[in-house]
Amino acid sequence: MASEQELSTSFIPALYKPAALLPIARHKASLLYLVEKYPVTIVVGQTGSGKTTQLPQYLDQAGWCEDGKLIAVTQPRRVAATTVATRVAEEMRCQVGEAVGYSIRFEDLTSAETRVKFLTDGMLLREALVDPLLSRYSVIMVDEAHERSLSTDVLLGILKKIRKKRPELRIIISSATLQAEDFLRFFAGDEYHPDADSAELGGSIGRIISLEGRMYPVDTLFLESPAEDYVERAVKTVFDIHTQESEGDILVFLTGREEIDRAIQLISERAADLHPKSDSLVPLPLYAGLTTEQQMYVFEPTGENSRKVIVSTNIAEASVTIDGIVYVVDCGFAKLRAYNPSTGIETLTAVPISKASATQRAGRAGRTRPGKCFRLYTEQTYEQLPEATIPEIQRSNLAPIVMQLKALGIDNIVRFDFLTSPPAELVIRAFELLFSLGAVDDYAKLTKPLGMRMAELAVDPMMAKVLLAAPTFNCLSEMLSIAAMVSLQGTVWVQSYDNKKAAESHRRKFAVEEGDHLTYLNVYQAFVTKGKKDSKWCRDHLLNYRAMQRAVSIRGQLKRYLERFGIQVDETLSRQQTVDTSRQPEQIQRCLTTGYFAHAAKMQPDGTFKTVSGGLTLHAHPSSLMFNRKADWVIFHEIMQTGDKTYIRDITKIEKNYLLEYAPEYYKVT
DNA sequence: GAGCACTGC
Repeated sequence: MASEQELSTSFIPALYKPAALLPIARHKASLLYLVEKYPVTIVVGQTGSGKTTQLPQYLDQAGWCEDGKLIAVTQPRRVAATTVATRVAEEMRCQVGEAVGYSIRFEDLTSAETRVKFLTDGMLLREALVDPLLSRYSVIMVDEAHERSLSTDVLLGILKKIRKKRPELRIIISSATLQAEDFLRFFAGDEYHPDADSAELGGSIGRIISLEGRMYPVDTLFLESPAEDYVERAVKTVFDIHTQESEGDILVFLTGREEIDRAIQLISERAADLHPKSDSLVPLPLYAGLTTEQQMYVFEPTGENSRKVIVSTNIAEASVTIDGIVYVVDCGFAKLRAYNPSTGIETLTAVPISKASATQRAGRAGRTRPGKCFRLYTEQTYEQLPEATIPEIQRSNLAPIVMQLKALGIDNIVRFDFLTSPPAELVIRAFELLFSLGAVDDYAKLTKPLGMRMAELAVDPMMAKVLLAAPTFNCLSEMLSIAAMVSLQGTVWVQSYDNKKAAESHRRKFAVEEGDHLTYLNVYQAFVTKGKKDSKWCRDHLLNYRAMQRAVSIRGQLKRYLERFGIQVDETLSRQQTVDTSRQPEQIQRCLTTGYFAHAAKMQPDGTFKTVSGGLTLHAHPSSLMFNRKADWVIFHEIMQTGDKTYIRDITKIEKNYLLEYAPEYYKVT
């Protein structure tokens, strides 16, 4: 028993396990053989197989980096790219940035020495803009491809094209079991033989290889009848585990902050009724909206005679891994974003998870020793779940993707070889928006220079249009700050439980009559003049210091882009112009309208908004300054439906005639 | 009176 305790709270992290002992080691020869012989290798690797850390080293040793070529390993997330690079550098006994490096937005730790490079898949796509055949790389490994993120899917399509022009390129796709054949079929195309012996499915193009993982068995239990209230049921299950099962921490999957807060509350209340001599329960929330510091609590070992209960969103399904979890409680739902092409509105709703998700959640219980997973639904319900989650490319606003593909020289989006094609309505809607912004012409070609430049800017198309229009309105310097702040997506303010009123009064100090965009500008300017080197200043004003630093980086990057286009950003000009303070806000309001005219709404007497067509009732999001304030016409950055309400966020007042002035085609004068 | 998770020179 003592040794088991030691294992689960071991101070020697799993990453120091000798590499030779990893399950992948005995497949080294066959892996290298496959990569040598076939252009595409699909690696089905269970958790802990060592594929991400070992395979790149094998390839390096086998000479794939001779002639100055590099091995790229892509990750869907920034943190993964940095942590894996650090670990591989340790194993290869070098500093990160030497033989092993990583490259993510704002952080490039690579050098002329670098042979193995970890990067986000979005970053590799960006590299394809300047090096369309990705000719620096001899091998490209796409890790976690089964997650089917937007960039992963686009990257796979690009790689398929590149492969035809670069037969010597080696592509490795790491996937979960379920999708391995889909990937192989995609790359093998006509050569895929569905009737062949499974070993020969991929013809001369590729093969699938399976690596066993380091997982302990997980017992899965279902409910006999459906739960009425899964939050309540989750709490009950936590106490059943606590009183009846042996030691080990618990991970509960719920869908959002509200449910999590309620569950934490219930657990705390009922924990008071536990027998005084029994072990204590320590409930901890985990969701992306928490600050990094608040998230760190889930990694701290609890004291003796106590058990952690981590109540989490989907963030713990793939992005965050916590050691010591022995029990998983799965509510069977997750909140998922989807884009409705007929309304142009994003929805965020709780939907049943897929079988693949359920398996992944259960697996979180078997990382340190055999575990148990309690599913708060019946086995029959489980059987009816879809096999896999619908990939993002089939439920997203595709305007940014269309722009990106166009910038990469792929003109015919409809005929582009996607792993799974997006629905036609999504593609049509994207083109309609881009056409209305002037980014594409009647033939769906990128316009010059507007469309071309918009495609290169790393902001959404509406904001890209605004930035490129800003010089005309003499507000480029201001608009750069606004674009950077909007890119932070609502992380500007620190969320505080205790003092909502204090937070509100701090926000009001920066408030500007015209709305959220000018308020952002105010915050940004205050930060760079007063708080740039001072995290205390941010704390005092309940601003998120790291987010603000990020805004500075984003702004700098956007500015460099514009300068590369030959657009001068005169930072002194804007200060001189503040003499004429009455005029500046109007120029910004006008400029915003040139990009956001499709996101216009009119306030109704009851304080809600209606779209121009008049159909839909919109509510100002409570985080907006326009919540509880009077306005007439407004434009907004984002529209999202959650529950039964549709919210707009980042709102600025405008005049109705701006719409007619800057989008006469869109708002035909009647 | 409130939003799942990610990403980009």
